[in-house]
Amino acid sequence: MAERTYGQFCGFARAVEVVGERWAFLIIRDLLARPKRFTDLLNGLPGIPTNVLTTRLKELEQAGVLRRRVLPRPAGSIVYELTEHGAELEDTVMALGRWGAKTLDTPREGEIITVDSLIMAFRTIFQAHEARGVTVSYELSFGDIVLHIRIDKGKIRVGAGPLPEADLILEAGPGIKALMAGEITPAQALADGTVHIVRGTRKEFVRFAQLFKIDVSPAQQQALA
Amino acid sequence: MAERTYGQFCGFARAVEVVGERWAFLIIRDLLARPKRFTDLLNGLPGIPTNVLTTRLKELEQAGVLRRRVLPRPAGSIVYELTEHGAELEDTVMALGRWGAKTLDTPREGEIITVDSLIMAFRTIFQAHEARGVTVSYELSFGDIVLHIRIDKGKIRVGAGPLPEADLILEAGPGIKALMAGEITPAQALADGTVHIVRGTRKEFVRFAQLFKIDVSPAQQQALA
DNA sequence: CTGGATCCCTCACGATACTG
DNA sequence: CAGTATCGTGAGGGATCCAG
Repeated sequence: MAERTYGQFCGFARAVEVVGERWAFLIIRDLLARPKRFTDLLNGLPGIPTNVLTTRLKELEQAGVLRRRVLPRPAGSIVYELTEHGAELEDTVMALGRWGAKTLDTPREGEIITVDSLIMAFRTIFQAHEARGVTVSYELSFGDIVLHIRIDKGKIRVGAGPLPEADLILEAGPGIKALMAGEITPAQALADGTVHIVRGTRKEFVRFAQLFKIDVSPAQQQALA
Repeated sequence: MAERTYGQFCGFARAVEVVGERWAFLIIRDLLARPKRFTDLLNGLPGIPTNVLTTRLKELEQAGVLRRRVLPRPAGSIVYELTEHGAELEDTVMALGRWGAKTLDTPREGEIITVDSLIMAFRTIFQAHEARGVTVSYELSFGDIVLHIRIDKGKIRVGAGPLPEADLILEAGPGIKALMAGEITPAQALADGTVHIVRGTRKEFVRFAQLFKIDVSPAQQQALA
C-alpha cells in the first residue's frame, strides 16, 4: 500500500494524511455519533464503494483512530468504534461543520440528509451557555429521519430514533437551516410551514430556537471557555 | 470540472468537499501564515505538481476561500490571500494540528520542515493563559528555517525571518517537539543538544517552554507512563 | 441477511517538459 | 514568475459475486 504522504514533519500534515483521504472524515463523523456496523456506515455514506469503505476502515484502524470489535454472543456481529484518540477529533469535526454550515443554503439535486449528520449538526450548534441548568427534551423528524435531543441540566445528548415523551415534537425540512442561521424567526418558520409543531407550545419552540444556532462568533466561544 | 461531492445536505460534508481535496488544506494552512505567490506556495508544499496547485487555487477561489490579487505597480506580481471566510478556518486548522501533533514522533525519511508549518505550529501550541500581560520576543532557527515570535502583552504574532533584537535566540532541531510535548525538560533539551541558546538566559528558556506546549491526551500520557 | 472481496473502467493526481 | 501541456499510473466509482 503506497502511503500518500505530504513529506512534511508537521502535526497538521500528519493529521491531514489520516483524515484527508476521500470519505475518511465522514466515516469519523458518523462514528462520533455512535459505533456502527459496516452496513450502517454504507447506508450513511451515499455512494461510497464497499472496497473504499473497507480500505478506509483498515487505514483508520492502523492509524489508531478506530477499532474493529466483534460483539459478544449471540449477536456475534462486528462494530466499528472510535478509539479515545479518534474521539478527540470531535472538536475538529465541530469546528469544520460550523464553518461549512455558514455557506450551506439549499439542498443540491439528489442530496440526502442522514441521521448521523444531523446528530453531529445539533451537537455542533448547541448553545451550551444558553442552556445553563435547563432540562428539556425534543423529538425532531425530517421526512423519514427521526432523532431526539435530551438536555439534562444543561448537558446535551443527541441520538437517533424517536422520543415519544419529549416536551416538544417537531416536523421540519431542510428549510430549518434558515431558522438556525437566524435568517428567519421562529414565528416565520411556523407561518411558512418550514417547521410544524406536533406537540408542545410555541414558547417551547422559541426556546428551542435559542438553544440551537449556527453563527457563533469565535470571540463569543472563547468567552465561554 | 467534475464536482466531487458527497451527496449530503450537511455543513460538514460541504466543508470537506472544499478542504478535503488533496493538498487543499495545506495550501490554506500556508496562506493562514500570510499571503503568498505561486512560487512561494510551490516551495512550501514539497512535491505538489504545478497543475494540481493551479487547479486547487482555482477551486478555492471559486469556493470563496481565497482570492487572487495583482499587486500594484511596480511589483505587478500576483499574490494569493485568504478571504475573511477562508481565514475563519484558522480554528479548524489549529484543532487538527493539535490532534496531529500528539502522534508526531520523529521525522520520516525525506520529510522536511517548512517555515509556514512552524509558524502555524507555534500559534497553535501557544498557551495564551500562561502569557497574561507578558511581553517578550524570540528568534528560532531550525537549520535554514528562521522564524520569530513577538508576544506583546499576551498577544502573539509569529512570522518568518530573523529578529536580531529578540530576548531569546534559539537553535533547535526536530527534537524540540519532545520538549513541547513535555517528554523532556528544558534542562534535558539543553544538555542533550536538542536546543542551543544563542542569546538569552536559561530562565528565559524555561519560560519559553511554559508558553508553548502540546496538550497531551490522557491516552497518550498512559502510553508514555 | 451481514461483511466484505473482485473486477473493470475512469479520471484525478503525479511527474516532467515547456511557454508567455 | 506563473503558470500550461502532455502523458502514465493508481485511487476511487460502480457493479457484481461470494462466504459465513
